[in-house]
Amino acid sequence: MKVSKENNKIVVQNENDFNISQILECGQVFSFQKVAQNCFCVVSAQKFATIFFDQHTTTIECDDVDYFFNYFDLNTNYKKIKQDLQHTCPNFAKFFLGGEGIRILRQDVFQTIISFIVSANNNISRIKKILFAIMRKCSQQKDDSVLPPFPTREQLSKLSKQDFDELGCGYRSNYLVQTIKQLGQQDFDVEGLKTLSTPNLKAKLVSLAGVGPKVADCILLFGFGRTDVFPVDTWTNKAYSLFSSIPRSKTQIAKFFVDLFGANSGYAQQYIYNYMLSSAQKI
DNA sequence: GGCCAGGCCATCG
DNA sequence: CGATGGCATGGC
Repeated sequence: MKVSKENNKIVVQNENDFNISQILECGQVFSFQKVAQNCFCVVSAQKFATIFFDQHTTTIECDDVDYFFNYFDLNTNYKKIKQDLQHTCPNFAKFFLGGEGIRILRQDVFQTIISFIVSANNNISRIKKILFAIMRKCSQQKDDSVLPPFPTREQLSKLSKQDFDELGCGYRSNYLVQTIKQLGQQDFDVEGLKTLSTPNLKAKLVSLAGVGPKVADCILLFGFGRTDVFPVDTWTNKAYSLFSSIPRSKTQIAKFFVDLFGANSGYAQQYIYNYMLSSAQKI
């Protein structure tokens, strides 16, 4: 894979380790839109990228090249990760089917927290719908042709439980109001949290309303770039039976996978999740 | 129309 | 502790 940085764009010559459709549509991010057959728009916090692609080349147009270079995890060698995964687990190759070009996005922490609180016991198309409703509600502009930015904590702190209800959040409305308040307290400075160990950071995250062990793992992985976690949802829960016949709880399954894949757990999880979801779609 | 979704939380043993 | 039921809403 060849990557080049220019003034206002990043150009990726795809080999097998970068497929923009797979990256965006594998359920790790919800604030994006496919605006044409060969074009996506992505919103990360208050930054935007427009991505054009064909079979061989992906062009990421944006104002902040360094930000999106990191966002798309372009410093990480996915060829080596995939080799390591197959070394750990000799029959891992099947999990790459239809998702070989997936990468783990390094997303904005606040946006990731809000997004995955909304994701709980919810389906992907409705998660996207709710998040865009929240984004539009905060952005004033009624022009649907322009993507709204993701609101800041201060903007969201002005919304009430009723507002979130009207946007379709259901019983997550209370969680959102509470967590947005909690994130305003001094002891929840996101920058300071980045120095914590993964277990200590997870303990902090679980203290937020609407954040349990699974949502916390998603925030750790997609927001804080901690790859030594393995979020267990309904799909990866089912996938466990492909690895062991010993009955285990969800917590124990997460530990089983982290013991198996170590620092590559987060990557392994995303390939497995994508495989389970897409193969269920086919049947 | 019924089952399910990137689960969490309060409650109970 | 671990297990269980309730929960808003809409996609399919």
